[in-house]
Order: sequence, then structure tokens, then C-alpha cells
Amino acid sequence: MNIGDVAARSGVPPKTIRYYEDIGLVRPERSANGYRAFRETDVHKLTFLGRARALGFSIENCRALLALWEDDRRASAEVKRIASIHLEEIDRKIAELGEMRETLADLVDACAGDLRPDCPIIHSLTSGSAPRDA
Amino acid sequence: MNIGDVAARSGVPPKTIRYYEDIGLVRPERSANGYRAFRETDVHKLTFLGRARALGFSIENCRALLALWEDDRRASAEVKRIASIHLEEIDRKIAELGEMRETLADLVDACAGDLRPDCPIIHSLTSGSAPRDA
DNA sequence: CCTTGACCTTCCACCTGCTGGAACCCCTAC
DNA sequence: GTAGGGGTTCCAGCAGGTGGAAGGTCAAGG
Repeated sequence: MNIGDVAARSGVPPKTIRYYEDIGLVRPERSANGYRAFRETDVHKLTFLGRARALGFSIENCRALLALWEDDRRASAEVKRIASIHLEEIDRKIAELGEMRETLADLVDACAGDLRPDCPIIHSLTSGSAPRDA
Repeated sequence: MNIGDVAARSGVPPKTIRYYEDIGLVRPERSANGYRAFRETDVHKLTFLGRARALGFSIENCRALLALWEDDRRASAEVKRIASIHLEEIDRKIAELGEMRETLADLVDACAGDLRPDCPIIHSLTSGSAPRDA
């Protein structure tokens, strides 16, 4: 199977597949003409990678998950551990973005958005106070 | 004022300040010895930048906001426009992370996390089905 | 006067995770 | 034979810094 077919079937773009080979996530064979020759398992691997990436797992986590995926004698605890840590990280990011959102929404709300130069957003970025009062 | 003092007062690390000079966000003078010589306004600018970055504004948005900050005749509408667009982007990111979180939380929840190899997380990444039932 | 240590300078490499493009090869169809 | 749609390699670049090496500067202490 050529890279284009694999890309179509796994949903991972050819460029990305080549990159994944580069960093050792997949190791396709080579045909006589120099083309990468993928097996069914490679398609499965890449699909797996695509899903893991879509859940926000880092490449390094993907590498670990892939190893566990390939290991019949894995302990599900290890998978759960990786996923839990990642989940916490996502929660942290959501919290961080949520705080940004709150502050920013308040500022946008407080700004008249007209032709006058006076602007609570600029003011807040300058002096660091949120426009809670006023 | 030397870069260390400015860093301490603005909260922006020296390395980052140099980088900001590199990309033209600040333009400190130079002392006879070659050291960067910052004025009070540079401290204010960097503080402004630090706050804007903390709110997640991109460097290019920061550049635009800085220009508006320096323009006495700005229209607050322009500031609000930039902030609103950024706010929408944050909302999109939060939504995206929220979806990841949901899926991942379900998976983590469904995983026994013991010594057995059977794992809904791995299974979901393999076959694409969430463990809604079971 | 010399040294020590904390500054400062520049430049270059690295991080994450790809993506775009150039220059080239291969294979099939017409 | 030639046009097209594959494939290949390698190099550069995105954001937004960060780390480190090699070296210059300056104030204080011996």
C-alpha cells in the first residue's frame, strides 16, 4: 500500500506519516521503486495515532500508548495512568483559558467600542486593574 | 536601566525582552558599553506586553494593541474588535478542550486500571468507539 | 592591581508538531 | 512521448520563546 492510500484510510496526511516515520512511530517497508510499502497494521497504527492526537496526547505519550497497544501483556493501569495525567493537564488548560476568558469578556463588555480613544481594555493592560467597578 | 531591572519590574524575562527587541516590539537605546538602556516607557510597554500575552493575545495582536496603546487618537472600537476576535478564539479552544475532556474522562472512568491488559482506552483508540454502553 | 562574581552581549540550537515547497523519480494512460 | 498524478528527498518556516556557549563589563574585596 502506498502512502496516499494509507493517508486516505487512516486520516493522517502523507506529510505527517512521513514525519511519524522520521521520529520512529511507524516503520513501513520499502518497495523496489523506493516507495514506502505499508501493511494493514501500519494503517491501524496510524489510525490509532490520529485518534490519540485528536485527544490531545503528545507525541511522546502517543509513543508510549502505541507501545502499550502493541503489548498483549500490558497492564491497563499504565494506560490509565497516562490518560489520567493527560486529563489533568487538559483540566489545567481549560481552567487557564477559562480565567482568560472571564477577564477578557469583562473587558470587552466594558469597552464602548466607538470612535473615542478611552478604552477599558487598554487601560487594564496598562494598569493591571480589571474593570470590576466603574 | 539595564535589562535585569526591567525584567524584574515588568515581569518579562531578559531572554524574552531581547526576543521582543528582535522582533521589533521594543526599541531600547544603547549605553556606551553596549548594554541596552531602557526608559520608563519601555518598562510600561513590557508590562503591557506581559499582561496582553497573559491574556493569550498573539504576538501580532500584541503588536497591534501596542500601536493602539501608543495612539492617543485610537478608536476603542478597534481595540474591542481585536479583543472580541481573540475572545471567540478562546471560546473555540475551550470548546475543543471540553470535548477532549469529556471523551477522555469517560475512557479513564471506564478503565479498570489494574494488571489486566483489557483496556477501554486502548480499545477506543483502536476502534474509534466511545465506551458509552457496556 | 588583580580577581571574583554578577551582570551584560551575541549567536546558535532546540523545543512541538507539523506544513509548504523545490527538485526530482516513477508509473500509467493516451 | 508526454501529460498527469503519484511518489521521493531535503530544507525552511510557523509560534514564542528557552538554554547554553563564548566572551565583554563593572563594582567590591583582598
